[in-house]
Amino acid sequence: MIPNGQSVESVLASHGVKPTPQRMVIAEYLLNTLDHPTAEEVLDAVSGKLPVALSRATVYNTLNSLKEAGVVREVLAEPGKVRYDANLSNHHHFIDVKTGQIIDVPAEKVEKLGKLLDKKFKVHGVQVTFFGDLQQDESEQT
Amino acid sequence: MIPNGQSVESVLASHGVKPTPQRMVIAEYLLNTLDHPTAEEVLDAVSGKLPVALSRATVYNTLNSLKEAGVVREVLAEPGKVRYDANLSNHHHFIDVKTGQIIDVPAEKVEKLGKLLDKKFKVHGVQVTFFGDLQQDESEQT
DNA sequence: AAGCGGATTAGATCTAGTCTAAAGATATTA
DNA sequence: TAATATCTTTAGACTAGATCTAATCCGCTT
Repeated sequence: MIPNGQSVESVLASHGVKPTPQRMVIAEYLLNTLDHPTAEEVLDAVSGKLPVALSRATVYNTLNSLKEAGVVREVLAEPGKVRYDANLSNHHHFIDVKTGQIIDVPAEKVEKLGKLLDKKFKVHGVQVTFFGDLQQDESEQT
Repeated sequence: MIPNGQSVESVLASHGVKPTPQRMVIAEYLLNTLDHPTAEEVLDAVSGKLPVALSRATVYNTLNSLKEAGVVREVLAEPGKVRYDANLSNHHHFIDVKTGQIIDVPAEKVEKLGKLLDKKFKVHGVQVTFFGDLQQDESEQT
């Protein structure tokens, strides 16, 4: 999600991405959803928001540019497709591998993980993917 | 990896998978490597180990059967390809998303994760995917 | 040995993503 | 304004990983 009242254009600019119309509508969509859409979903969502046709190649080009600039991250939750996550808040993911469900988790919840897991590694950031049952525990809702 | 002196055949049998020759050579390969090979790598590795040709479809069929039976897990470390992990020891993964490197982590190292992360969820098993730098900390080697 | 059901096969097909070559846009310099 | 350079976008061809199809094969049971 986009922080405070920052404009999409300024987000792109601050990451060194030249703000073309195509990049603007794609970034705007990504920065204003809590979902983690695939490239195809991005294409569907932003098609028609420009006076000209939007090419599939442009969507992939833009997603790769945004990824390299650090505006979005790839999330691998299901085989055969890449999902995209706008990366402006500091958070991580739970992924239920049975369903592909992606759950956002604030970074501070996992900050002690490095010491718990293995002293051989420094943890700068972590994404957590469940492979077992991910069951909601009704008795301990926060 | 395969536990103690158990045979590949008995592993398949105990998981309810009928031990055909094709399944035997595929399972034997997976159970005796520490790598996390792709389907293509499995095909390359076991081709020629049978007197007959081994079809690509059979490799995919077998990997899916083994996955459903719980003998292997899928590991998503790089876009566009699925890796397979023989799942007979209780462990998890660190994945460096910059390089795709997969690092095995014994389960007991992450068993407290559920409480740390979020009380809403019971953690039955977890796979940990790094998205930041995964740097080896030389001063704290175990 | 006849019949049945699951396993295997080669190759066609599907799908996500990349590549290509041409056209379009923007900036710079003269 | 014209010339040029560079970067972006485009449609469609292409690639790679994986699935599907329909025929055949294999091991049982009767």
